[in-house]
Amino acid sequence: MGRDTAQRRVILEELMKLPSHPTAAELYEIARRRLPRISLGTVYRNLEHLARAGQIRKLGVGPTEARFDADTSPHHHVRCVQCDRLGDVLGLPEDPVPVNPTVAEGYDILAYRLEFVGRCSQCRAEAAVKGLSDNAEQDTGAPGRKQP
Amino acid sequence: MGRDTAQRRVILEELMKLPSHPTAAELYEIARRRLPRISLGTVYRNLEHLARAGQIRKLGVGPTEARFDADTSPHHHVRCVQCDRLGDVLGLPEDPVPVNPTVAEGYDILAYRLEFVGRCSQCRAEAAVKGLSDNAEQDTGAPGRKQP
DNA sequence: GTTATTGCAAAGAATTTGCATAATC
DNA sequence: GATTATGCAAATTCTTTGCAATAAC
Repeated sequence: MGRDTAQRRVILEELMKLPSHPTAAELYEIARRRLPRISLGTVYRNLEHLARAGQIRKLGVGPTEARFDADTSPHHHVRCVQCDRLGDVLGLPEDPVPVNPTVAEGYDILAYRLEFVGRCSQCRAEAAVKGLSDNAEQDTGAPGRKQP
Repeated sequence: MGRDTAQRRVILEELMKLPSHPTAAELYEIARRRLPRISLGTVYRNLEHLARAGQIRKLGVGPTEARFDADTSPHHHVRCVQCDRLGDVLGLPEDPVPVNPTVAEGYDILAYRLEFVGRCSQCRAEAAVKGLSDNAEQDTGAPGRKQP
């Protein structure tokens, strides 16, 4: 499951030392102190690799493109893992997260961002045809829940 | 609160017609059919303006930079509205969203992405000094909840 | 020896911005 | 007439990729 290179080891070690949640660029600067010739591309590739291997988590990764909605009433959205289509989620309590998340490292919690991840009916149909009924595993950026 | 231009009107009208949740580029293509000389920059500026004015919602907007975390245990994160620092949220039930969000336009819900928005202690301190105790209003990309 | 991984530089994708012109208030 | 908004193009920002060289198994 991947080779043991100095670069990969250093990136993982340094990330494990950090209480913050660094960006790739920050990690690059840090790794550089130990491996002056390391490249940013390598950092990106290794972070991706480590995340896929489940050794680290990649956070804050909503797809890069913004979407817009003329319906400003409070509702949440589902994003299709396959085609990226966005749908509305209805039938949820308006404020579904039972917070006052008490312990938040000194942060005042003001709000939250919640987006569901799912599969749209069209992609489900296509997947069924190809017999790939449930192969898609995905980085959701959060623990989340899998359906039985 | 902004001028009444053909571009802004067309963008809003077209967005209101659409059941999907288009990207800026998609909206640009559509608006173009009515205003062939409209530019993509104008579409971006107007979408931003409309979102600030509360007439539309901007979705799927996590900050663009990915963050990495060596702690793979299930926990959520808070992002500071001011400095973008990321912290851990503890003391939450492991699976805080009471789903089976029943009605989801035919989507199978697989998981969700949840991130809190807050203010870190350092920014709170700075804000207090400047007397700006609570001016920051922000696009959270989701309804969320405000603290009393 | 094969094959994964690297460094480097260039390409991509989405969004933002500077500036002179044009439209709105 | 003052100011906001526009079109256009160039600039930014984060991330990915092609490729020949290198290192790991």
